[in-house]
Amino acid sequence: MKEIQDREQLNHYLRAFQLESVFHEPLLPHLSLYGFEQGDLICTQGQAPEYLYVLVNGKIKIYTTSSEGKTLVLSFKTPLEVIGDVEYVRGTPILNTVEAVSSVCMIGIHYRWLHKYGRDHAPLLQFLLEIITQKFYIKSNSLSFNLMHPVEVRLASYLLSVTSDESDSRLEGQQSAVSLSDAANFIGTSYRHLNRVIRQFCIKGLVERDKGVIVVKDRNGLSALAGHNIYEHNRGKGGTRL
Amino acid sequence: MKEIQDREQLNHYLRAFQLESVFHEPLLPHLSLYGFEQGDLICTQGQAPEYLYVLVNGKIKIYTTSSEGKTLVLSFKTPLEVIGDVEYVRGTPILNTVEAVSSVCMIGIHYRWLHKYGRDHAPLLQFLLEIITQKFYIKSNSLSFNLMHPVEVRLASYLLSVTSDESDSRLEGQQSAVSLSDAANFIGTSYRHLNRVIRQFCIKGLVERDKGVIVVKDRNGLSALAGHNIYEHNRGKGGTRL
DNA sequence: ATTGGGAAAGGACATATGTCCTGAATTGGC
DNA sequence: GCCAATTCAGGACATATGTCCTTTCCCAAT
Repeated sequence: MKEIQDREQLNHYLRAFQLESVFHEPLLPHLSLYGFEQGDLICTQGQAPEYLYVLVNGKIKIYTTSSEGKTLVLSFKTPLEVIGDVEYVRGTPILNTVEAVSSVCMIGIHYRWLHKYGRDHAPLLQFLLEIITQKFYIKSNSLSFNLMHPVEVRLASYLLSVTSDESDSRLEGQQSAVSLSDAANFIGTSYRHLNRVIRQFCIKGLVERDKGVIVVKDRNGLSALAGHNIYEHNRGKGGTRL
Repeated sequence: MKEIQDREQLNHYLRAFQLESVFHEPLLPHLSLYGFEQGDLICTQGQAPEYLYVLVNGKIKIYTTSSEGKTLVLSFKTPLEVIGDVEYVRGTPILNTVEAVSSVCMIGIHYRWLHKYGRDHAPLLQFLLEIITQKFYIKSNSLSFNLMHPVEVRLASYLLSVTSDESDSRLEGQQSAVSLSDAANFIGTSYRHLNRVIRQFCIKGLVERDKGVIVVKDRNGLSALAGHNIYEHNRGKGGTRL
């Protein structure tokens, strides 16, 4: 992580994401811009959090590691997203590890200033409420979905969600996006089993493998399998009502 | 549902749960007390929400039903808890169905007044933030836990969490608390499989069956199985930091 | 070109879990 | 007390998923 001394850039992001009212006058001087390289850990499960981060550029991966060493990828996030919000409100240790999947740019602010100047600042509180309810909503869907559907359906849904916003319909290997074992951990299954299911999909003509890369061939077929259940990872409609 | 015209009682609850600053002067006249009988639906998945409810007495069950008709019980809640908070903030349809498991008493307030008088009221926003982050925290744990552990472990954990706050260590049949099929739906498995695992537990001497009722015999044994992972359903420590 | 390392795919087997169905047990009504 | 209807426990089988290990393939360093 390195701090980016570029007030201009910071202001640009604040404007672009309409955060100017959220971080009002007294908070402004304490905002900084931070850059992370692919693979950098932005925060680590179990540690004491210090900063609230706002993801404004790049892609991050959020995961948890069990005491037995298993990893579960909880989500991939793109802007606008907030890290450390739940911990800020509850005063608890960091819940999940956050890692940069690409180069990442985040706005950071120390809890100290949030407590001091943001505690009663309604726009900030409203912003946090919106972000957190959205997280809750996504996680709630994710929980039900995972518990109620077999891996086959989850994979179909996952493939659709990952490829929908990419230009082409390929699931990249390691370079640009998400590895297969990340995918396995995200779906909550073993790498072995993931391969098994992908094989099935190949036989059915839904996808094709091309040395480590999965290419979606039949979106409609996958969609039928997924049964309209898609992992959400974008801000749904239903705009702010607050 | 029936409205309870008892200002005295309402004020008592407000005091008991320290909600007096949360619902300030302009909101007060619009608070009402509502009673529900066991089995009543407090709100229904997919409908348009109108009221924010605060659970102040009794026990409720929150569940979702998939399009295939499967039911997944997400949680059981006791006071203090809030229903309709996420929907209020996001302006979305009701996410899950909520049902009274015992006689239930809730404070209700129409969204209309929350929007009108509560929108910028920091104590209310802070209260919602605390409640929702807590929900998020619990759901996050629940997701990882369910995805990373087999039914055996989840059941052990469930039995511990359900019996810890009861006077005796029995999992009641249908009358007072939670039915076995609710338990199955909560753990996210089939009734059949639940029985299978219970049978194992009986053989190992961890629990005993007594006509429909499960009696915990060896909490330590269950605890070892659960491996310190306990379903959370109470407000953890880590008090407010806001 | 050669080779060693490591990722990637898949085989073999064990276990976990789901579905369907049957028989026992329980309850409410007469 | 007896019977029908309902609930509950469990058998039999199929499927889903996990673990371990082997094979193949690719690439980098020599």
